[in-house]
Amino acid sequence: MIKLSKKIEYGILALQYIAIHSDKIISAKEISEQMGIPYEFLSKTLQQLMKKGLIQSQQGIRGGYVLSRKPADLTVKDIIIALEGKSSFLDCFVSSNGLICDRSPNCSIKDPMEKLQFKVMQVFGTTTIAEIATI
Amino acid sequence: MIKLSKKIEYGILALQYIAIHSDKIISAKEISEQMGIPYEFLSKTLQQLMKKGLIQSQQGIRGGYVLSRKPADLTVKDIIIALEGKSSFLDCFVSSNGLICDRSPNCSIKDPMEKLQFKVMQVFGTTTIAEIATI
DNA sequence: AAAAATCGGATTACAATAGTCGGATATTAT
DNA sequence: ATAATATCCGACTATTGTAATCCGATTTTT
Repeated sequence: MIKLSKKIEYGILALQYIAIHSDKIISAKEISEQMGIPYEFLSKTLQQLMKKGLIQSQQGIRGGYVLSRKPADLTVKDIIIALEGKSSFLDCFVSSNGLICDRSPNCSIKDPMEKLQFKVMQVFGTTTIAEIATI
Repeated sequence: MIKLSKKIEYGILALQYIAIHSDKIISAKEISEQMGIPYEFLSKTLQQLMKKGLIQSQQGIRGGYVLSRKPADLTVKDIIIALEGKSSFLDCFVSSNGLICDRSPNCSIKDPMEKLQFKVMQVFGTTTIAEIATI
């Protein structure tokens, strides 16, 4: 299906929440409770976003997360790549050499699909958290 | 993952094949063999495309499939909708009233995500089989 | 020292995708 | 007519990926 995973959905919700409350540091627990997201799963997602540098963490009591960049510099594409790597429409665009399925390299839809994917990624790449949060 | 399902991938490959060989009627067996797609699975996919009116079938020996419309009038979006219904990025856009998840109707990302989805669907809706087949 | 938070590996549960099987029906060629 | 070849279609199974959970360790503030 053409669908965003829960992980990405939660990631967007969380970053939006952090962006809106950027005056203070936000704990995973607060986001979990306010947004209705399973705590453990959200924690993992935030840790992943932290590893990829989209947010910064503070451990201990009164700890939590803050954005590393301005919401206007944070795109949906960034979140997708941080949480799922260079995901692609078809398997053939994942590997470095572009050869995964049986049809490669003479696949008749490889090139057009690659163009299609580029266009879609362009849409994701030009939608920012700032827009989503309408700060 | 942001990925097209095998069903859609096979659907695009099959329609492209039929479009290129539009001078004759094409059997599922031929497409299966030429494109390396599991026969039974492809058959189901073609039957589904037939039910949705994208192709027409002819039973019996020397039977097979032909396109119902010109390749230039057949978009990737048409194929996606025929094979997966009104698929959407988030669950909330699937139901008629737009209310599925716990956050609805006060979901903070519903509107921006809907716009995002619209843009992406526009990309799929403007890519035709004719382009993919480069007839 | 206790409390509250992040960190992170391992495991489980579930759902969707992908593929298979068996048989029925239709059409054409011989 | 009948055999061959194709679509048609429901039910089933296998596989994979997603989503969620569990448990313990670590960090930091009070």
